[in-house]
Amino acid sequence: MLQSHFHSLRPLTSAHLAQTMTLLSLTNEELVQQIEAELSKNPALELSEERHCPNCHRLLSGTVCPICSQPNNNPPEEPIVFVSSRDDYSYGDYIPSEDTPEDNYSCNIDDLPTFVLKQIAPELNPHDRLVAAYILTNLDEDGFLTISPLEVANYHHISLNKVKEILTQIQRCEPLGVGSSCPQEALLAQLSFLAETMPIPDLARLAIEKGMDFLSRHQYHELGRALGVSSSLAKEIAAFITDNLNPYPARTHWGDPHQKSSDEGVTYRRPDIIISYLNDNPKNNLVVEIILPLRGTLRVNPMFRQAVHDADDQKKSEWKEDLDRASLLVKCLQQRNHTMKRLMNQVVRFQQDFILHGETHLKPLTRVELSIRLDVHESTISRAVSEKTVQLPNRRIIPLSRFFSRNLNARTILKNIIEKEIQPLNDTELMKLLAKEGILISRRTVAKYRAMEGILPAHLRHPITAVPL
DNA sequence: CTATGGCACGGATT
DNA sequence: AATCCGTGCCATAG
Repeated sequence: MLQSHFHSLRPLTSAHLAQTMTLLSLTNEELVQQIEAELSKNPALELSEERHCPNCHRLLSGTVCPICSQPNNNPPEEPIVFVSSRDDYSYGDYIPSEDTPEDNYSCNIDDLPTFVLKQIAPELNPHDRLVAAYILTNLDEDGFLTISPLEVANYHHISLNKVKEILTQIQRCEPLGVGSSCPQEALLAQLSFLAETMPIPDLARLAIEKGMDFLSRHQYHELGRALGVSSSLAKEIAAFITDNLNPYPARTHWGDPHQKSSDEGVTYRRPDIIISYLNDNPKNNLVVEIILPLRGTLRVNPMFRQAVHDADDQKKSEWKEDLDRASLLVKCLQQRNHTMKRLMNQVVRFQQDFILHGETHLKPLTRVELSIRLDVHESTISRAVSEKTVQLPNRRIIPLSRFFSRNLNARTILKNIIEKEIQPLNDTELMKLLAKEGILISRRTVAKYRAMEGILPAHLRHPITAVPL
């Protein structure tokens, strides 16, 4: 089936392959940039007029709306996977800011206030929206609140509690923790949200509350002392925090992917893929939208093609190049979409429990396995997966790579065993129990998993649940 | 002496 | 080719 795609226009060239590959590995922002660049300098390329589904107002990238056209005849377990142009509708009706002169194609980028507002607007009544909007316009570039909640309350003549209530809702939006007043508050907000879907090491919260200074300065020894644990354990906690939380909610959000400077382990972006329930009803099938942030359809301008055909020889060769580049790009884009669709179809089906029920239901999956099932080269999968983010039905945004994991299930089973334990089991005993569950790992590895989960060693575990000074 | 964590090596994964 | 992960060996703490 792939073949037919290729032969429809021109033979497979190395350029073709190369470009398909690079397109696959691009995130949406990068992709849009590329396309914009090409659109502006290549007259053969055009963006067709945008079309909406008359039914649900969804922007169409194809000719029919994938949702409305087949809501019922799909088997319930089948996810609906399609390429979507835009993700506006999923935020319900929000207050559009007056000055959005949005041009035709670059549309996946909002400023921070708008971005957040879109998320919470549906849950707020009109008046609260105004308050939220006011709050959001007073964020600094890191996503922190530059004014005090009291000022907000006074300004809008509402109670302080009400403001705090709204603030809490804002903090639960992506980027998680936005609207906090300081890094510490942001981390705590993220942590409590995270705690709803996955188990959190007890010490993490404490580390943030008491050892914030040490944390930010990477002083693990001091941190350990403050928490009453060894410095290596403190390091593990710190690692957990930097892996899963981001002290500066909005930082690197819109900037280029130059992550990994110091603290900011995670970069939040708008998702490349959105998974949601059909009509937001958890009983329905899952809808997987592969976001392609173009309004309208990218295609080779038929007029231009005709013009080339009619032109004299000189111009013909001149334009021919543009034409080739345009059709190459279009075709590679189709290829990219096609691959992503197949990929996500498999992933969602395989990891459905994880998507629906959270962390503990994640099944082990390697890229290689998937590459076999999809009959593509493993590097294709790697490229497609890397650097991409997915939004789950519960609004969390996670890297696509999270769906692939070799050992996470072993770690969760380990956690379960430890939670059920009557008296502290040492690592060797844990190893044997895991072996009974079919997980054959060495004693040393058990210790590592334990550390990764922030679980104390056996002799420190059970007796003390309270916190040492 | 026992239970753990550090370090470093090799094989698997990307 | 680069990186991640599981393991074995050894030092150390209790």
